[in-house]
Amino acid sequence: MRYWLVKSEPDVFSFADLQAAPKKTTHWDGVRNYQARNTLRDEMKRGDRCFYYHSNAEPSGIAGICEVVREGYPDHTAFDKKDPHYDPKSKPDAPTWYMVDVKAVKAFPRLIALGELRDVAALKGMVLLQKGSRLSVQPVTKKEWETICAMAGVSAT
DNA sequence: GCCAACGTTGGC
DNA sequence: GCCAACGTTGGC
Repeated sequence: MRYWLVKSEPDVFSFADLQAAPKKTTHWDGVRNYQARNTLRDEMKRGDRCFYYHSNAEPSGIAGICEVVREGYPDHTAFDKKDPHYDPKSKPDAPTWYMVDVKAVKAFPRLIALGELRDVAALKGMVLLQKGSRLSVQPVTKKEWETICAMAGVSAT
């Protein structure tokens, strides 16, 4: 099993929104970055766990844990002219953009803020904390996963 | 709201 | 293929 971090602006779709969604599940659509696309299409597998990160928030930080319940498939919002994420170069028979489905597993008892993460030596190498890092889907190591779960006071498994 | 850091686009 | 201009992300 692998670990990931996915970003969402809580004003748009928060972890609480995911918990309130039907089956606590949603399409992780709208990613329009090739590196993140490759992760979504090729690397994220059923049962992988993801931190759910709130970006552009007060404060920004990790709100909970979700799980991949459907592996990469074409992001149909790219085909819809009326969708804000419409992209004419993505065709149904040759899709450019992919998405997965994720399901809420557990909210953290409290949000672990970005500032707290920066204070932890064991997390220095975390993709999220690198200067200029803005990948919306990114890998998390097992050690980082366990460290952050311990900070939040939740089981890492 | 500002702005630094990126990624993408398009002229050449 | 280079690179300037532009748009976006996201912390602060």
